[in-house]
Amino acid sequence: MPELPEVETIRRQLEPRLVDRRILEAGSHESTKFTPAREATGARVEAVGRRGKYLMIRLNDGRDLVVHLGMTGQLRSGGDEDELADPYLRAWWDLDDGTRLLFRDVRRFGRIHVVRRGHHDGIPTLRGMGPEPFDETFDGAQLWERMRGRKQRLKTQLLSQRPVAGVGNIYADEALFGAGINPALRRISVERATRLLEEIRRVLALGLQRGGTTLRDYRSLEGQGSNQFHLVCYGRAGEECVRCGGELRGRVIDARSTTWCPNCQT
DNA sequence: GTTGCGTCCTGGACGC
DNA sequence: TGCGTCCAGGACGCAA
Repeated sequence: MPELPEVETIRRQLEPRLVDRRILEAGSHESTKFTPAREATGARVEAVGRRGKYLMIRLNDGRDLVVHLGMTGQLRSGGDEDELADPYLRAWWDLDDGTRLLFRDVRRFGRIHVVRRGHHDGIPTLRGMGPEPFDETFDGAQLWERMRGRKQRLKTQLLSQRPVAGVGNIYADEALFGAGINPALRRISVERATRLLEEIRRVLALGLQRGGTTLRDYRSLEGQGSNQFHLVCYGRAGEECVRCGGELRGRVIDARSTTWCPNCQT
């Protein structure tokens, strides 16, 4: 489940392979989630960016090729004909250097768009997305401002991408644990929002440093990340809390599995 | 406008 | 061994 560190890892690996390459041909699965991939045919890639969990591939014709990896999406670099027979291949782009970019997605939760730069009306999450967590002008007071008055649980708010971009289920659990905040709460103080932003930055930076978290399907162009070996909260329900020694609890919050420590997170 | 829930989708884990 | 059921979850659409 690619979140900001995983998408950023992939972006960094894609950049040298894609920039200045022209897309000679493209193909896709028949689902409308993927058919926009074909619209990039003929364009040249100017840059490979990222916004939250979305890869933003800037084309030279004023448009962006927007790729969301969903749950199980993987981007690979290849060139062999037999790759096109992969039953889980959802889109591909042939480049002018003879290589091919492949988008594989087993569960088909990923999506591809081609939009005029800055026009995100057709991508609601991108349109309403909060600031990038590592934006130096973004601070705890602003995070609090974006969360105050909301009635949703704090974890649900984080997953919505509206308060801050790029946080998914794994890093939400880890950051809330680090900040000592109960994920089921609906209100937060300025002080705790500041602490939460610090923890979001910390866990995302560590995830990035380790090449992402490889659980089930995620892998970058160059293999698996290692952050899964360092998780202290996510997926550890029933195990011992690293901080207080108590038992971590698991429950479903708004249809998302959630792990937290009832002693440390209040 | 906001909130909460259902849907999409399929491999893997698990129980019988 | 084989079958059926449940679970995982990001984004989006829809109803209230």
